[in-house]
Amino acid sequence: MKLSEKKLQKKKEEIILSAVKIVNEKGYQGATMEEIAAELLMTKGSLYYYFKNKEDLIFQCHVLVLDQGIKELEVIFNREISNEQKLKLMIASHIRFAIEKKETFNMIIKPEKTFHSEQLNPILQKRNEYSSWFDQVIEEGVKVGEFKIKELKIVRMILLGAMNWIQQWYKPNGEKKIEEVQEIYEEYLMKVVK
Amino acid sequence: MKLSEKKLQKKKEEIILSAVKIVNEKGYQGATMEEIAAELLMTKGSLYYYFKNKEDLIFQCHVLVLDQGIKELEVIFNREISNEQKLKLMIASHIRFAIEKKETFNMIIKPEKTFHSEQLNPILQKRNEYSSWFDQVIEEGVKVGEFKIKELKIVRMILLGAMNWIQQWYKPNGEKKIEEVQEIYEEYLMKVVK
Amino acid sequence: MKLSEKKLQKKKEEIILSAVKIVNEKGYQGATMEEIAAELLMTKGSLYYYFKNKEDLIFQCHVLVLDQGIKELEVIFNREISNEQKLKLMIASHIRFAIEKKETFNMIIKPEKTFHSEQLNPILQKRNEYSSWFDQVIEEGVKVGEFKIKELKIVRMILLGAMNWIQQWYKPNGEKKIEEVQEIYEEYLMKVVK
Amino acid sequence: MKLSEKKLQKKKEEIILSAVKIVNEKGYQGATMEEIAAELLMTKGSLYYYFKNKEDLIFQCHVLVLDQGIKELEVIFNREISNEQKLKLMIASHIRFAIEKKETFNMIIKPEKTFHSEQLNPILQKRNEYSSWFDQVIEEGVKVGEFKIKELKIVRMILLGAMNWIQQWYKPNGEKKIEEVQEIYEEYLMKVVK
DNA sequence: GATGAATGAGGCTTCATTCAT
DNA sequence: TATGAATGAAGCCTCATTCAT
Repeated sequence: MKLSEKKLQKKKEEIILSAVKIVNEKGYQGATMEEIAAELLMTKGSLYYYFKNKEDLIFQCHVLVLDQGIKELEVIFNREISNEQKLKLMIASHIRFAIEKKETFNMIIKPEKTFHSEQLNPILQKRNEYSSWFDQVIEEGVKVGEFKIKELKIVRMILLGAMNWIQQWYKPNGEKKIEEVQEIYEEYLMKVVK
Repeated sequence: MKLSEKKLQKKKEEIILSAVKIVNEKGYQGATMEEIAAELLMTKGSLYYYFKNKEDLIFQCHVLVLDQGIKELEVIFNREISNEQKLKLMIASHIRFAIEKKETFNMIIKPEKTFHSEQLNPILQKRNEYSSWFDQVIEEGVKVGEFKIKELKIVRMILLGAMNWIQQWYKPNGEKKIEEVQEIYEEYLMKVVK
Repeated sequence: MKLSEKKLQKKKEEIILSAVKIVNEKGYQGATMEEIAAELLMTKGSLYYYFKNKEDLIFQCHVLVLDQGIKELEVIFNREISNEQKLKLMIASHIRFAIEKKETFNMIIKPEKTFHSEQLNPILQKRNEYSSWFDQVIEEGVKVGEFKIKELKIVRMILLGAMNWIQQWYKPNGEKKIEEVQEIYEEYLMKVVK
Repeated sequence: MKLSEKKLQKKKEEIILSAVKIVNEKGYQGATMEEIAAELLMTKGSLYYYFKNKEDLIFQCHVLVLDQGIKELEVIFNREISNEQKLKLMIASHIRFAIEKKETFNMIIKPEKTFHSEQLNPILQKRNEYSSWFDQVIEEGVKVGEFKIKELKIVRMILLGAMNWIQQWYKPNGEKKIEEVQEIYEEYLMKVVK
């Protein structure tokens, strides 16, 4: 029982990863169940053994991606370092996510256009959870005088917006390595909060 | 002849504006020719008198929007004011665009997903033209010592990314007026370049 | 305008008649849009120009059939003849309907399995309207002493049930002509109400 | 061998009863192998160990139900009572069948729509067998002067038709108990044959 | 015997596109 | 110019059926 359940879960994840890839290339509407299945050498009918429908599949893509991101930020937040250090690490983490898992990351951007409320709410909640780790660090930083800003939420959105845009231009094997990008963004974005 | 051509042009623009509206509400795939036509009290068949196909129509939407943006930036660039002033004005202009013409603006973000090369190239070119006005101001500012940064291109992308993200959260009739948003962003984004 | 509307209506009726035929042969679930269209040398896509979806098409089939039947009964009811005469005529009318328009008639039998409440209610209402013409004649007949029964509703259902069953065995070009069937049923069914 | 065969038979019957239930609720096309299996806490794959395919399973449902009905009528026919008494008992039996085993009964009505000739013929034969018990009683009744009719077959069909229709309106827990319905139908239907 | 998994055919529906009028 | 009508490709989804384990 345990074994077969694990197998099931594994297969589901495989499908999700395939879906994430296609959705990123073509967008939600552009991605077809056929193509998602073909990527795994399955037939589209099989997908419905694992997921209720397309919306459900895409929903689970979001959940997977967001949960990963949230866990990572949580770890950073709980370390015993300055808020400036934490924010820098979060920025690095977010950038790495946005670049390395570009495909998955893109999905988080506009869930409203894709989901109905039953599935939209959990996603928005997770999104908030993700953002709130940034908020908490910034807030703490302001409290202890490390950061000097008034508009907490908007600053957070400036940071995230700036970083999310990286996907638009970053090319792996391009002239900048990911570590360089992280460093440059850390430098300029920290100027915003100080 | 001249007259009828003008009429044609006018009708085309009407259709483009309608298309822009629908495309933003529903996305490229979600927008249907039917709906675009209905907005103008036409039937979808008629659209094909003015545009070769859907892709062509959407392409012309891009052109219209980008040309407007470019013209505005050009005017700002040619004024006799400091580069700091210019950059602030460009930021305000871009934000207003992103909020008020949210519909049209979204389309510019990922043209690769929508167009094939014949139409993609002109769009990418105009996008570059648009960005380059920001680049020039920043470059000039650095030259005369108003700005103190090394990574010109990346800074420009940080600015644009931060601003483009506004669409994700800004709600008209929300708690912030557009002028407030412009002011706040001016304040924090100028910290990046200094 | 008037002309084109009439054409539209005519086409709709053509489609309905085709649908009625197929549905009768195969049942609601068994009837496919493809087949309904093929019967008219159309493609299934075209059907959606005239009807919102399959349920809508089938719904309109019901409406058409029921309205015809109701109109006929109404005319009979308003004639200046005895209730016995009226009931006989109604029986003859119902039988002719059940035989000649066998296909259409069958659809009325189990609408609950096919429709959701939005469309089910109008149908049930029309069905009641149809039945009520029988009820009224029987009631009047009882009042004036022509008929001698207590269970009005059940008697009506005995009559309708007996007649609806004709479809199960009647074969055109069989040994009985429709007029003979009408006569025989009149004879035996009138024994029920006396 | 004998034991395992009995087990097999028992399991088959269980499945048939489950199928009968689902088919009545959803109709032939609406009933899915999945649902039939779920009712028995099995998986649909297992059904194919007991039945060749869906048509076969449904076929056996018919056989089971018809055999029951036939046996009951046979017993009535062989009792030492008047033909009037016999017919009344058959009416009561048929009505109880139509109401209590509504599920199964419905399936008998239109076998032509469901089966192909290999399975259709046995079913039609059993149906005839069932009807013939009615015919025999009526015939005997006419011979000995209890009944006074000419059109034997049609009268039988009037009776069966009237009774089969009960399913359309009878509601368990409604205002009439099954015994009342039986009594009322006995009363009015006997008027037909006298 | 039973099942988890996969398949593929077929059904409903949407929509860009075409074309005669 | 405009439109009503039709088309066909493509997408989502269901489900009977199969089969290795």
